[in-house]
Amino acid sequence: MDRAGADDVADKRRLRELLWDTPSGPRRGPRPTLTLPAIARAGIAIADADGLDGLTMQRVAESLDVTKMALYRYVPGKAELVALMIEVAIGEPPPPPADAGWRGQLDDWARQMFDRFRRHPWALTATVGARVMGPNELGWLERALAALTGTGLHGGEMLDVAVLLLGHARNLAQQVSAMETGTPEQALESGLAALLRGREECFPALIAAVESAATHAAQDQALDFGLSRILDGVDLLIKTRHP
Amino acid sequence: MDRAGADDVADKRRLRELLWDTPSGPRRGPRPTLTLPAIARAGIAIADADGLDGLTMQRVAESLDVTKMALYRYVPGKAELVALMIEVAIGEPPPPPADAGWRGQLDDWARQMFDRFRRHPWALTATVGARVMGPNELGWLERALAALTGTGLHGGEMLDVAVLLLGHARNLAQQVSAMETGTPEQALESGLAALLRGREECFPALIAAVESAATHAAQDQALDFGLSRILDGVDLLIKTRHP
DNA sequence: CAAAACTGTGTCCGTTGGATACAGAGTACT
DNA sequence: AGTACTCTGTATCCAACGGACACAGTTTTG
Repeated sequence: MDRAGADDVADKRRLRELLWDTPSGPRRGPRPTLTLPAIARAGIAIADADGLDGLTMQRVAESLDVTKMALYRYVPGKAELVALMIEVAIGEPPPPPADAGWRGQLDDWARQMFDRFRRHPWALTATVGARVMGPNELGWLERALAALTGTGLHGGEMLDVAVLLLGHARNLAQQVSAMETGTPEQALESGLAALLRGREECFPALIAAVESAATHAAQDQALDFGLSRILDGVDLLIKTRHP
Repeated sequence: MDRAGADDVADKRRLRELLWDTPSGPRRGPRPTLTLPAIARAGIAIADADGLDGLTMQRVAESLDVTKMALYRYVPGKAELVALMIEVAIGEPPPPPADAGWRGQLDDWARQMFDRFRRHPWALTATVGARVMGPNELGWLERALAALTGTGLHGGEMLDVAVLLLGHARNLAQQVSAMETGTPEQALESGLAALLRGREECFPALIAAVESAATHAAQDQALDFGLSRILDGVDLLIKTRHP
């Protein structure tokens, strides 16, 4: 009930300023010891190592040799710090590969996005729900849409394709990250096979699929598989639009 | 560092027992006042209303007229409570629609999954990362794989298709949930257009796409669009496999 | 040179998840 | 039946976390 108050819009405005506004001109007091990117990088290092649960204002402050409360001079709160970390971690969108059609560009785009999420698994949980997007995040979106201009799709369809690809990259990164926690040997073992043992009659199709997949090296190709299916579907739509 | 200790495997084992083992036989002491499903339902009600941040052991206990510590007699901790809530909220997989091919079955499956995530938005953030899956969750997966048996795809491909569809349903639910927080009028306004105002030269393709999408009623069709593209791609693969 | 503004710090508080010890209730064994 | 055992719910306590607030030091502007 208090989460939808008037404070919410004020928080949004402050966050928008934090992400979009360039640091303003000459100040009056002493020079700041820290910078926003440095704080974000410190937070990213901690979250990369110990996840979002390990991210504490205290630890960020310690890694920067300041007190916890010093951070609040730069960042309104922890939520805004995480938003800033996302923006820095995702980084600027990479240049499109030369001499590539829309399909090659989108393929590269999705794989690059997958890589970012793989490098920063905490970003998977941090990017759910409504939030204010930063310049880098919008830059990535812009690149995907730019790749689709001239294909005959209208704006809504282009946005839908971008969302579809982003979702696939996100989800695959999540699945791969989930698999590698714990001992690698127990990854899929404790994930599925151990659960299915003794209940073979309840999940016949699942058992068959897992056994069949175990013979092939299927786990590493899930990203390629989904990407091919999605882009095949988009290609079909484009070809239908341009007979 | 302490998160990958030997306690982790013990936690996993306890959670597996919590989700999979049926309540055992006759007890010795007094009758328990609560049941696991009742606790899960209470937690779900709170999380549905106020999100995962609003979910507190205190509040769950209050809504059940017990003390906070009484809950720890049933659930090892908050993480396990959330896992139980996921399992109860997702529910048993619905029966497949009669007289439907693999495509119709998967289409229905994805939409049903989308509905579940829409009803319980907190499940979006709760289902990221490595976790122990429950019987219901595996039952859903089984249904998707069962729909694909006989299509000529091998096990790994069937799993990949299921993951692809699950990811799309998840992501669309997330996007729709993110849009509807705050006032509906400001939904996409504060989400994108407000940010783009004044920076038209940086995001030309984005601006064009958003303007073009505003004329059509594109937002509601993102689920259908992605689903059609994915299933088209899968159909193409199946047809290629069976010439 | 004084005033103003900004930075970093120390201290304090509310809330949260969780551990532990204890009192009562119901069942099993003799 | 009666006793001992075991399980339940409770009360109390603690550490960690996010954040508010007032204060002291530093640098720029008049």
